[in-house]
Amino acid sequence: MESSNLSRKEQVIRKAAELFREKGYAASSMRDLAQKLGIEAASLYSHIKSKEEILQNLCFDMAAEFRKSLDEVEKLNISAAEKLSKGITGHIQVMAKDLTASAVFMNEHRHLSQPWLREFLLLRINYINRFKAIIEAGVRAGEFKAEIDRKLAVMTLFSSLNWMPLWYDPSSAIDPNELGKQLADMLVNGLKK
Amino acid sequence: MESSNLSRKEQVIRKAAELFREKGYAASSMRDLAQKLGIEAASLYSHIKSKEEILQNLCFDMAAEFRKSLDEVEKLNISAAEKLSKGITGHIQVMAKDLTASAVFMNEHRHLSQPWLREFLLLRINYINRFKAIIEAGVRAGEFKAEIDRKLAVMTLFSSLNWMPLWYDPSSAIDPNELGKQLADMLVNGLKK
DNA sequence: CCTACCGATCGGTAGG
DNA sequence: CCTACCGATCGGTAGG
Repeated sequence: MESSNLSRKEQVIRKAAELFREKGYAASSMRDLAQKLGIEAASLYSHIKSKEEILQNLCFDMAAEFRKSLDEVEKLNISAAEKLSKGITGHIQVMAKDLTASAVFMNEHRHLSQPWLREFLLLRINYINRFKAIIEAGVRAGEFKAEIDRKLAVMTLFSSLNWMPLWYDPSSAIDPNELGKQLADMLVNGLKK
Repeated sequence: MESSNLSRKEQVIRKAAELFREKGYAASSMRDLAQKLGIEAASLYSHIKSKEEILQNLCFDMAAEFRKSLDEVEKLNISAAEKLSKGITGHIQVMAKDLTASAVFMNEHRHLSQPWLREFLLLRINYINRFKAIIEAGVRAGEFKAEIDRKLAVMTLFSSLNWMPLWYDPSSAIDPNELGKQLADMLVNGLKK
């Protein structure tokens, strides 16, 4: 219901994401965060309930974006190889929109407490399984090699995707869209007959 | 100079590795570690100088193992594709020897303080550049596609390798050697003409 | 958004 | 390897 571009709560969360990315969640103190915002630590609690609430926001917002992206891809009536490729570029684009939050999503989710952690891991395994289903469909359709290890293939795919925020330089020559295509090409052609 | 299989210091480091893997370095307390060993926190300091010394041992010991593995591969007189493949299986084998330490190496090295952190990152960039050189030699020799993005290729490779300790189940049907071969095959064939 | 403050926990030391 | 303990810092609350 806030009409400004970025509510104060959102500003707090964005600054927290930067901090968590740099130092890790556990090593980041609320005093560090307050200092980045130019306020006192106690004042943070006018905007957020707890340190962990910030992490919850970051992790579940990213998860929702990834899910939406894959929803769109699954609707398409295209081959498995194309679906996999679109799934990959979609994932990369979601990450590119917020590399900081993506890095936190990937590296810090384990600091969620229950039941959030359980919920998060369920979302993630579900997402991975949807990619696995695409690969399996590709094998059945004869697009991918029959002898590939599905688990290995999908985990290799995810590893490549999820590490991207740690090394990709958004100011580099290659833009996220092109990066996604190249990555997809590299991985998909490694699977194709 | 300790003749037992595992010195007390090594026992402490191994238990610490398990703890750091589970909770992360920053969230692991020396009291947690002491409890795992059945002693008081203060007693840990008879064996180690500080919490960070444990992390230093874990990170630099792993780095030395990776370097040794790649040294051996570089000596071989084989094609770039074969070298890359051997480099990959070597890396996987080093990790498989201690998946716990590997996970800590990958996820917690950033908690090293200076000058250790700088030193660690130099070792790592050096290792990555040696793989990059293999890929570049492969491109020059016409074994790999000329249009591949070397940085993307090498970072994708590393991502896949480094995430393995997070999902690989050593009790599964596929053994580390076979895993390394399949991973190498998947990645190398994605690069080959 | 601030001042003032709390109880808990941290890594580590002294001295045995 | 233990008891006893230190100063620093933690996430968070009360009350304005």
